[in-house]
Amino acid sequence: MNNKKSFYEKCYSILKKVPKGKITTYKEIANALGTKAYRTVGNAMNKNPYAPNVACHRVVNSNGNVGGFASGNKKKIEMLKKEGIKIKGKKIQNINKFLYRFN
DNA sequence: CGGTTGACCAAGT
DNA sequence: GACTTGGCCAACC
Repeated sequence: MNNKKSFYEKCYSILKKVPKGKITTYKEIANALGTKAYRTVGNAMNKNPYAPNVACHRVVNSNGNVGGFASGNKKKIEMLKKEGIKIKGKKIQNINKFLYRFN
């Protein structure tokens, strides 16, 4: 096993901890890793080599915006709605309620 | 090693 | 509420 994970891979590991029906933000992930590289987290999601394995659509912006999605941000919204997330246009409703926090 | 690239964030206008 | 600016940081070339 290779324990030397890139920052990207750490992001995927964190993301895997998020249960279905919950979401997280790029900032929260970066914070969980003890860094401020919010942008680098987004970069990791954009590459997302573990596409079906990692639910990259459960990551949103801190301000409640859905953010982006490699295959079309509309798809992302639809998937989130299916998981029970309330979305208005491109904005998450009650984000505080769905936001999952890492301990 | 220096410059570019972002699915970001916060504050200002 | 929409747009701009500056700051942040790892990966990539």
